[in-house]
This record gives sequence, structure tokens and C-alpha cells, in this order.
Amino acid sequence: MQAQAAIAMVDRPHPFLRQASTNAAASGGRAAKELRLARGRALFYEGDRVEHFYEILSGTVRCCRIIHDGRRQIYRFVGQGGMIGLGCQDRYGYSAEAVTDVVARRHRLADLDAAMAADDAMRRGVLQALRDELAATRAQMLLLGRMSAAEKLASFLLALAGESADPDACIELPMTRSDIADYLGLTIETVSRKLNELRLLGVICLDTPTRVRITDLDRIEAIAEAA
Amino acid sequence: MQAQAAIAMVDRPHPFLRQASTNAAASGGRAAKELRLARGRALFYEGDRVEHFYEILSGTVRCCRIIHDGRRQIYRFVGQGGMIGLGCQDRYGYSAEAVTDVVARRHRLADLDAAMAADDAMRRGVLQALRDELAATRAQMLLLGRMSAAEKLASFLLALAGESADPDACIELPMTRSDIADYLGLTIETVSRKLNELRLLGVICLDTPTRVRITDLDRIEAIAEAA
DNA sequence: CGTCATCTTGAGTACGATCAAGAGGGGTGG
DNA sequence: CCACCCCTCTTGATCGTACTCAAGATGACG
Repeated sequence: MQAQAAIAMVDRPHPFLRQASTNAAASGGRAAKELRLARGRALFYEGDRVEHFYEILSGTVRCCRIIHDGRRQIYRFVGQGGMIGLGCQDRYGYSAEAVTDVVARRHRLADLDAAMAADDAMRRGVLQALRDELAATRAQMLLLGRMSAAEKLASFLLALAGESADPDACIELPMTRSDIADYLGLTIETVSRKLNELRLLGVICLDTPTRVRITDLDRIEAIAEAA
Repeated sequence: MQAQAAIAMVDRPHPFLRQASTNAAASGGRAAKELRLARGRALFYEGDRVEHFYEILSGTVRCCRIIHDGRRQIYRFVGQGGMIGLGCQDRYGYSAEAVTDVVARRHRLADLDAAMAADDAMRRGVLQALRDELAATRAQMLLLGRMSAAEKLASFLLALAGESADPDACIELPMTRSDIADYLGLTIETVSRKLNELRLLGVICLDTPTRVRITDLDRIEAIAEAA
């Protein structure tokens, strides 16, 4: 109930979403279903047939892929107001798992398709969402391919801080070190060490392992620099 | 004329493209313009206002971003039949530069928008293209975040081989070691060394620095494994 | 033939991974 | 209420992969 506040604290429903619900209802489609998932449970698994997309009402979800030897890459964390599955086709290319307890609304992809055909604003909204996701994914490629561990951590914390309404409020990390590591292409030990280094530099304050405060915005931005 | 054959040798125009041209013409839009770029020239730069998208008719283009200290990440290589700029909004998030001499067709994004509104198949085609690009970008995230240098090289060569029509034909690399390095998140020295290691293992044959033949498909697939 | 860019190869280094042990924190059951 | 267990996080020591710096080889072009 408190953890998921870290990601996407702002309460802005996606532009096309009201319309999605309205249109589905108007066209006689079943109402969007609300789901509750306990921490650790999956919204769907990689390889599942794509029939729905999901709107996250509260909590945080990780989208990830695991390869046979156990290595994992987390593609994105999705918090309140975020959409999952818009960019998928036929089969999901990743699993979506609840990082915290999650409430999500499930929509039929077919309804969205119909709505896009009928409504210009809806079509633009979905396109915009896809393009935003693509841009975010590219930014993460740059991070994974060309940044040092310290830069990765600094960028990550700044991104979390940026999503929060209050600029220099506490950041509550909903995810474990393992999640952070698999998102940034590091190990948990490196995440732990680099966070500690940032703390020793006076750049952040670690009230608890999951509670971070940025104490020197300029410095952490200088460390993240590449952006 | 011969180099770009390595990427996307197959001559399949994008599903929605004929329609794009047709529609633009039918709706009185100016005909799509054909551009010729010498090797090294840019189609557009990061930050340019987005007005067009491009269809690559021949040659290879790299989409990349450079940060202030010179580090570069190449997001994708685009060969014959590929589209550039569909996933962009307002301002391009990367530069597009000709790796070889390139011929491209320039289309107005506004025309595409109109066509998507009018035509169901067109809308689905563009969505599919965006989703494919998103899937490819995610695959590259996994590669950048979780793969060893050898695995990266093996995956890269297999991807190139997969795009070619003939399975075990020669792969002509249109890009330099530097391009490969910046695509895979490595240095040119590591690219050179790992290619040589693959050669010593008998997995590939390097006829010239830019001409590769896969001599042991099973082995190279085993090395790339994660996929 | 000379120049320049690219590629290769070598030697040493460093960053992050791995292996290992211990500390903290929350929840459950006695 | 306390003790215990488990999970996560931290910290330390060592290792290895890939980077850096440097020099030489190869090849294209004028």
C-alpha cells in the first residue's frame, strides 16, 4: 500500500484509457475486469497468447525475460497509470510479475483495435504510448551498453525521483536489489556497493535499504550525466 | 552496391508501403521523394523535428545516439526494406547515418497518419511494424545487459545470417568494427579478438575482415544460446 | 609509392563478477 | 513475548572478462 508510491506516484490516467473503457461499454463489450495480484504472482508469462492489455491501478509490475541458465533481464518497471501489453503481438515476449501487491485493470486488445479504428484521438493516444515505450526502451539500451555501474545507479534513482510528484522527497524502492540488478545489467553486490558509495559521497541518504533520499541533486545528475 | 546485401537481402517491401505511396498519391500528397546518401552522411540528426519517415531501398543505415564524452550506442542497423522514423515523435531521438551508400524513399508522416485513419490494413501494418521494432529493441536489451562478448558476437552474426536469403552464404559486413562495437556494447579490440577466437574455434571463416562465413552453425548457435 | 583509415595483436589494468561469510529485519510459531 | 528462521542486504577477498593504451599489419585510394 505504500511501496508502490515510488513509481509513478502521479495520478494521471492514460489519455486514451477512459475512452477505452467507455467505448468497450458502449459497443457492448464486457466491462474491463479488475485483477488483484499478490506480490510475486504473474499477470502473464512469456509465450502466453496475447488477448489482453493491462492498466496498473496500484503497485509495481516488472516486465522481464529469463533465459535457460537463469540470467534475467528486466525490461521495465510499470507503476500506477502504466500500461502493459500494448506493444505485444500474438505472444507476449516477456513475463509480467507483481513486484508489490498489485491492482490492475484488464482490457481486451480487440476492443482497443476497434476503438482505434473508430476514434482518431484514441489511435493517436495508443501510437503515442507505443512511441513513448520505444523511446524509453532505447534510453535503457544506452544505459545497458555504455554506462558504468555508478552512472546506471544514478540514472535509475533520478528516473525514480522524476516520476514522483515531489522532487526531493524520499524514494521508496518497491523492488529488491536483485530486481534493480537485473534491470541495470549488474549483480546485487554491485548495486549494494555502488549505492553505498553514493551514500559515502553524500549524494544520497539510505534511511533503510528501501528508502532513499537524494541529498545532492547536482552531484547525482553530474554522475548520471549521460542522458 | 554489394555491401548492403548483408542486411536484409530479401526484397520484401513493407506490407503497408505500397499502400502508403498509393494513398499519398491518391490523396493529392506530393510523391514520396527519393534520396541518395553517400557513406557517412546523415538522413537526419537527433533532435531534428520529425516530419518524415524513411524507407531504405538499398544500403545500410545506423540509428545511433552519441553522448557528450563521445560514447556511442547504435540502436539498430536498417537495411533494404527497413523503415526508419515510424517510432519517433516530435523530435528524433537518434541520428540516422549511412553506413554504406544509401538510397532511401522519404514519406510524410502526416500522410501516414491520414492513411492509418482511412485504412484498417494500413493501421495494422504500422502497428505491427512498431511492435516488431519494440520486440527487436527488447531483444537487444537482453543482449546488452546479460550476454558475454562471445555471445554478443555469435548472436550478431546469426542475426545477420538470418536476414540473408541464403542460410550459410557469406555474410558481407557493411559496417566497421567500431560500428559493431557500439551496437553490441563492446570495444573494437574486443570485437576483433572475439571474432578471431570464433575463427580459431572453427566456427566462422574470415575471408576478409568484412567477409564472414559461418562454418559451424550448431556451434555458433550453442555459443549464442540465449535467444 | 605514400598516406590514411581500419583492423589486429600484445601487455597491463580495472571494473564488475564471483564466491563466501555475516548482519539486519520481518514474520511465524512456541 | 521471545526465539528462531528465512530472506534480503551488506561487506570482504579474489578472480576474470573486457577495457585501455600502444604498436604494428593490412588494405584502399590517390
